[in-house]
Amino acid sequence: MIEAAGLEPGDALASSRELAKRFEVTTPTIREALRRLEATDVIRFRHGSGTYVSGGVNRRLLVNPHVSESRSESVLELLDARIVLEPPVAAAAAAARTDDDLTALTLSADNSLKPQYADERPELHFHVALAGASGNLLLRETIEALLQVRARDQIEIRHRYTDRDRDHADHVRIVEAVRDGDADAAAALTRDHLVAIREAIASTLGPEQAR
Amino acid sequence: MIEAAGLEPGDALASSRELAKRFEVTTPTIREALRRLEATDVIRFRHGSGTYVSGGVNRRLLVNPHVSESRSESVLELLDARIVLEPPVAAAAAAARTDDDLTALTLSADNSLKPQYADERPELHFHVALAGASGNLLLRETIEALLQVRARDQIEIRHRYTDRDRDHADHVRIVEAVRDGDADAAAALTRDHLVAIREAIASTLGPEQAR
DNA sequence: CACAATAAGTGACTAAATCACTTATTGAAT
DNA sequence: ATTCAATAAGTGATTTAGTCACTTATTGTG
Repeated sequence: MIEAAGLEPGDALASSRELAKRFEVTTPTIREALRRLEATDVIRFRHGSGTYVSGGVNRRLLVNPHVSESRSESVLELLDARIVLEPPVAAAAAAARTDDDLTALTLSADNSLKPQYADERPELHFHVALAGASGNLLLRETIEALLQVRARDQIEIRHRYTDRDRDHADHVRIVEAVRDGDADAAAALTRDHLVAIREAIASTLGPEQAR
Repeated sequence: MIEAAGLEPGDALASSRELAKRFEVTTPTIREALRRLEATDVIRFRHGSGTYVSGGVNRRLLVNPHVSESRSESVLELLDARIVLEPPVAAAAAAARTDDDLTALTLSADNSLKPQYADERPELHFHVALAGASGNLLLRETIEALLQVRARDQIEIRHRYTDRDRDHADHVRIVEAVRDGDADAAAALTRDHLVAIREAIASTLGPEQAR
C-alpha cells in the first residue's frame, strides 16, 4: 500500500482503525503487521499523532536492531572489515564520480570538522558520500549499513579518539584523488586513513586485543 | 530473554500465553513484540507448534524484507557492487586463511557443481565461505547479506545463465590461489569470475541496459 | 490578541473468548 | 506386537468491545 500510493519518508499512513476497516481485520492484527514494518524502520509510530513512513522504505541493507553487540573486540572487527571494503569503493568512486558527487563529497568533508548532523543526515557522512560517488546505490547502502554496526561505539570513537583536523585533512586528500580520477591514490589514502583510526583505537584497548 | 537463556536457532520459546503472564501483559502485546523479532528473522512462528529462534539472532547485517525489488537493472547493480567488494575480500582470505577455512572452501567449491543446499546452508555458498576465510565474521556477514539482495533473481541466474562446469573451475582456481596465500591472484581471479557472470547476464538483457 | 480549556483523533493496551493447526497419546483393529 | 485412526491437550491466529494515554487543532474567554 505504501508502494502503491508512492508514500515517502515523513508521509502519514491511515490510522489503525481505518486500516483495520480497509483490510477487514481488527486493530490488533493491523498492529502486528505495522510492528513488522517498524522493525525494519519502514514506518514509525508517534503516540497520539499517527504512524509515518520512515527511511527504511528505500534501504535494502540494514543492521539487525535486535542483535546487541556485547563483545568489545568487535570494534576492531568492524574497522578491519572497513579497511578491506572501503579502499576499492574509493577507487570505484575515483573512476565514476560526477561533478555533483564532487560537490557532495566536498560538503561532507567540510562537515567532518563539525560532524553534528552526521547521524541523522547520512549523506553528510564522508564515507557514505564517498561510496555514493561510485554511482552504485547498493554500494552506498552497504557502507551505510556497515557504519550503523556498533553505532553507539562509533559516536564515542568520534568524540574521543578522532583528531578532527587530521580527519579533515585525510578527507580532503581523498577528495582530491577522487577529483583527479586517480583510483590507486584514492584507495591507498582511504586505507591509510582507516588504518590510522584502527591503530588509535587499538592502542587504547591495550596490546592484548590488538591481535 | 533469548540472550540471557542462551537460546540458539531451532530452540523453542515459551508460549505466547506464558510470555504474557511472565511479562504481565496480554497476548496481543506479546505478539507485537514477537512480530518485530520475526521481521528480522530472530524468531519464526509455526502455527500450532510454537515460536522458535531463527538464524537472525547472530546476523548483524540483513536485507530489508519489506523492500520489493522492482527495477530489473538492479541485477547488474548488484553484480557491479560485488565486483568492487569481493576481490579485496578474496585477497584478505588468501592472507589469513586457516587450514579449516581451506577445508570448508574446498567443500563449498565442490558444492557448486550441485548447488542444492546453497539457499538453506549459507556456509556452502562459495562466496560466503570465501569471505569467511578472511577470519572476519562481519566481512562474511556483509557478503552473506549482499547475496540475499534480489535472492529470487539470483536463483534464476544460477539456473539459467550459469555454466556450472566453468563456475566450478573458476572456484577451484580461486581456492588454489587462497591456499598458496597469493592475494593478488585471488583478487584477480575473483574479479574475472564475477565479471564473466556479469557479462553473461548483461548480454541477455540487451545492450541498452548494459551501461 | 494571547492563552487556557476543550474535543476529536490517534496510538497503546486490556480482557475474555473462539478458531485453526500441530503433536503426542490413546485405544482399537489388524 | 504392530499399525493406524480417534482423541485431547497445547499452541498460534484472530476477534470483539472497550479503556487509557497522548497529540493537536479548535474554541471561547480574559
